[in-house]
Amino acid sequence: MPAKSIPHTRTRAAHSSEIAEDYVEAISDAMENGTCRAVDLVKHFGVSAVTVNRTLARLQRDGLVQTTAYGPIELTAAGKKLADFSKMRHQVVIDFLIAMGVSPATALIDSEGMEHHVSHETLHAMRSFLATKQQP
Amino acid sequence: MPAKSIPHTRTRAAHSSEIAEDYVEAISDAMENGTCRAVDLVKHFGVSAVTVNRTLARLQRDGLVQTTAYGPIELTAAGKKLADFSKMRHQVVIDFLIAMGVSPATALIDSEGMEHHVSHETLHAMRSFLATKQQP
DNA sequence: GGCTAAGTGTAGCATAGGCTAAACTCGAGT
DNA sequence: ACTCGAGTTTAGCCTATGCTACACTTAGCC
Repeated sequence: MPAKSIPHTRTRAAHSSEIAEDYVEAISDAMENGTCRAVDLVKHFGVSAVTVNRTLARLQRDGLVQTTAYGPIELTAAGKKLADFSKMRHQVVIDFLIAMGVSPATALIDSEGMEHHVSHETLHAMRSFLATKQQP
Repeated sequence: MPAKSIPHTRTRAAHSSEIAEDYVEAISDAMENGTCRAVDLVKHFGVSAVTVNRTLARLQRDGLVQTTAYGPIELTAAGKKLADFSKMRHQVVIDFLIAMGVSPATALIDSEGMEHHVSHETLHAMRSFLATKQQP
């Protein structure tokens, strides 16, 4: 593969999957207390039901969720896997920011935007930092 | 002001200004060696000239840049201010990631996506970390 | 069993951000 | 001075993500 060194190329590519990651994360969370319905996502993201509906159609097209008309929202195996990874990464970023001295409220907000851009390498660095902080 | 606690609201709002920040940053960089032309941005971002042209029209509408037909691209005072802040914040994020042990190449890529979501509070925490690292 | 409200889906519109094709402008070289 | 190519702009198309207005199910309550 060519060594694409044009800035922002990877960042732009990541954008298209940000919403997917946010959604499967939210769906996974909602499923922990029963089933996930569209209205849960409407409340969670603060967008209209139409937007949620259409986004779910895209996620279904992309093989991440499985929905039936007027039925609950399920994650596919791929969706579950993505949700688990996203939730783990999100939690690491939150914990890391808090360990850095950032207030929990700010850590929550910043982590939502940052998490999608944290590579495996940076994630590893954050974990190492947390490990040394917790066991000095 | 109401305590908007709906997740992702701030993250979504930040999205609309990400490209603006990236552009003024790139324009500011390009201006350091002469004038900035559209072709510079085409090369920098790896997008088509049409996309650059239309994005510049939006930035002009929003009062960040000043362009004339077939002429060079200038930053307004507001654009310069935003560029200076964005460049500073971007550099802090890069330096911070490298100080964390992340490779420079990865730090560059991750910082491009992360920088837009780094609040003042988190920026301050990163600077404090850098200060203690450099002067133990 | 039928009504009503909450939830879900559809139609149609807007903006941002991507593209190709084609037209236009500017400047450099003859 | 003219041409020609690089750079810029316009026209027109696409997808993603937002919206309101309206139609349709579903479920719960008489």
